[in-house]
Amino acid sequence: MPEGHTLHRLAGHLQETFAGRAVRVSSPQGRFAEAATLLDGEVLAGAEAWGKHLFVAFPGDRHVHVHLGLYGVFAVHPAVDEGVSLGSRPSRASSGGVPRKAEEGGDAPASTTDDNAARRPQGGAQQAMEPGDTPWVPEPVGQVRLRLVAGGDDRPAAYADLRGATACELLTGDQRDAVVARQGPDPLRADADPDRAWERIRGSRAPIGGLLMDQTVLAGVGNVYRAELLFRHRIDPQRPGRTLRVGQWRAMWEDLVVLMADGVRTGRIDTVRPAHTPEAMGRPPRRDDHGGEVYVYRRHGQPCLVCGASVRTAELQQRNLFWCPRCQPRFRSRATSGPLG
DNA sequence: ACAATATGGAAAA
DNA sequence: TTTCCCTATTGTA
Repeated sequence: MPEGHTLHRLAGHLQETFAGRAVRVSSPQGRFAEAATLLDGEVLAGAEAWGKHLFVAFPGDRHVHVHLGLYGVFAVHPAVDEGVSLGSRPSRASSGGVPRKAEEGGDAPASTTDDNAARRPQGGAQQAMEPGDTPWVPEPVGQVRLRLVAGGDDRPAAYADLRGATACELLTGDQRDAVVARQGPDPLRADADPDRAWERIRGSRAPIGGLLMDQTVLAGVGNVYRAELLFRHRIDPQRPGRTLRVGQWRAMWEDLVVLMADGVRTGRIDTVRPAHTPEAMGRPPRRDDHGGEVYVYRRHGQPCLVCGASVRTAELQQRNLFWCPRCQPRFRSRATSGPLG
């Protein structure tokens, strides 16, 4: 779920769905209740992502700062309005789920239950909402930290539920800026400066596998992009940052810009080249939560898609690291290798 | 019923 | 470096 692409995708959805609209703000779970009261009824000014951080702006220099952490989900759903039946279903697994279009909803597996159907007010046709009405939304399921609801205007009614977030707090602009200031360059932002990351990498003895996940070095990369990027560039995760060449870094950055933008577009992390797709190789597609096709992430013990060697895993800084020992051979610096290499 | 797991990060020690 | 916090889902007893 949450690497940088998830947050940028989510920011886009929130922006499209709620920006410029008065929103009801609540905290069914209670942990954001005080701040929710202060924001309830205000016009949501906009939503923006910086690395893995999300900021939802409200008038008066107030910003809701959200960090999803490992398993947070902020799902956007259509609500009931103006007699338009909810042909689409609230997307379940997809974090930051898009309100699906009708035709996509029709393709949904039969097992997908429409929670709204059972709870929707009786009577087939919905009444048109009057300005100022609050749209009908389902009872919160589970621990909903923050709920946004919009409706009663000329746009489709919608709601969004935040669960499991590491951070959900109300900040001033200065506080927001402080969070932004400690982020490294974000490949998903046009104004990002990759040289800032390079200065950190080139001066560090730390393993590149760790540096890529350090949000003050590079913002938005998580465990999946880390592993996949290193594989695609055939770099040993343990290799010290200072031993990389600038050309390698530039290539990695360019790659990240493309890969992560794809992730924003599709909502999943796909990193395999055309030659290694399931179709091209005649292998079954990956079927798990993440959905995307990857080379090494969580493929330990399975054959490398490129060379057939067994993908390895190890723990690096409390996170699972995955790599192919043959495609990403151990780096040996001149200083430590023997006289004959 | 429990335990383990997960794409993260900050605070405490 | 260790501890702690979030929650839902999946696997084991």
